[in-house]
Amino acid sequence: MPKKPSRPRDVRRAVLDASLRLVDKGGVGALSMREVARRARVTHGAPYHYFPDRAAILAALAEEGFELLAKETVVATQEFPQGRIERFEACGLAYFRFALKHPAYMRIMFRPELVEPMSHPSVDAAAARAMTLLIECIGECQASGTIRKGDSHPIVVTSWAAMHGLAALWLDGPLRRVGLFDEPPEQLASAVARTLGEWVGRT
Amino acid sequence: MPKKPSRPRDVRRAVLDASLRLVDKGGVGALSMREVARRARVTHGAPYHYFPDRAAILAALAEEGFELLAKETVVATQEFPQGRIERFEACGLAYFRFALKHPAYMRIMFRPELVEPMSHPSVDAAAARAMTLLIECIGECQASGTIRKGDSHPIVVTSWAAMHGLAALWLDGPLRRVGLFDEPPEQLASAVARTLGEWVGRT
DNA sequence: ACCTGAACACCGTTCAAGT
DNA sequence: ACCTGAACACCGTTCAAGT
Repeated sequence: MPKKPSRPRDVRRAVLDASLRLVDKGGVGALSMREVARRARVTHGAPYHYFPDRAAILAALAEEGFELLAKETVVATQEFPQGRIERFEACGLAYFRFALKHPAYMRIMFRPELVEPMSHPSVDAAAARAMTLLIECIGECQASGTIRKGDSHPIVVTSWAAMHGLAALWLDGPLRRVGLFDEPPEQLASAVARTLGEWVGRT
Repeated sequence: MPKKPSRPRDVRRAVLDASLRLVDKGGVGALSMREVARRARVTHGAPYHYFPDRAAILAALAEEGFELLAKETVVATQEFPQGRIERFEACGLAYFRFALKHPAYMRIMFRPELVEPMSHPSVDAAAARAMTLLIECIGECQASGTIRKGDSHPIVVTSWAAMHGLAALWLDGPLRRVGLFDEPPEQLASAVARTLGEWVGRT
């Protein structure tokens, strides 16, 4: 715990970081304006100079989250050539790994009761950008014949849903409590990613 | 808005119903002890006679939710004979339809920050019971040769994840905002269920 | 421009007291 | 046994006032 953020008091950043730490620890419910202010070493009124309300903090973090997801997906897929099924699998794996590595972001990104009121458009744009990577990946696989040609719509939705669902079930706990699960999450995820790859690839 | 619940004042039930309506309207965050008491026409202390705290209300509703899910899944699948892939697809569809019909339950069931503290074991049991139906369904399909035999683990997890993810993405909004979606949710869901059925069945 | 501190209307939870 | 009403420590948000 450092002293007052030194001179160019980056209060805005301090507020965001404190928020992230709070969500990490106790879920979205644990993010309180006043606690955040305390951790950022300002009075409880100060954050309102940077964010109109609590939801705006969540929205800003959601946007950051989608950008980070896009970045990590790019890094994870770039070692596999376009059109290979391994690239598709890496795309799904990156999604799950993101959720494991940044549960706080993940919890915020998909919580529109907090993000949506007036549907902050920049959040939607960031989300669409992240999703584009999966769509392109599937398109390339179709072009190269790795995936059956035709309407990619159901393939995109189904595989997105599968990796998102896995992440959600993991973060929210039921997967851990129902007894389907002995292996570590990494292994579970790569099993699902490979299963999807098998299913979606033709042969 | 009725007057005070007449004589055998079923306060417990009134509290649960009011809670459900609040969650339906404004998400889990909108469920406040005091507002619930107001709607149940008792003072704010009364609910504590039936529930030790706010989380206990959520836990009770989560349990109800899983039981309802199991019931609706049984109804939805019973018209298809065991071992047919249509039964598997109906199982997935039932999951999504449940989410559409009872978003409030769905939002509560998978929110362990609220349900988990001390992991109410009856909630876990109800969840496991609901999940068993999918597992049995896949087992029957394997027995009848509709699905490739061998470890059912990845199939169970992947298909559960896909339907859960679809429901989550729908409820939480990103599916509606990203432009992948023109059709009504019913159609989207049956497309995903059929895609899964195709993938998972061998032919 | 940026921050403070008081103020307002809420909240969850506890508990003595009533019936 | 079931409920009330006051009490406590919190919360989000607003706003006049300071620098």
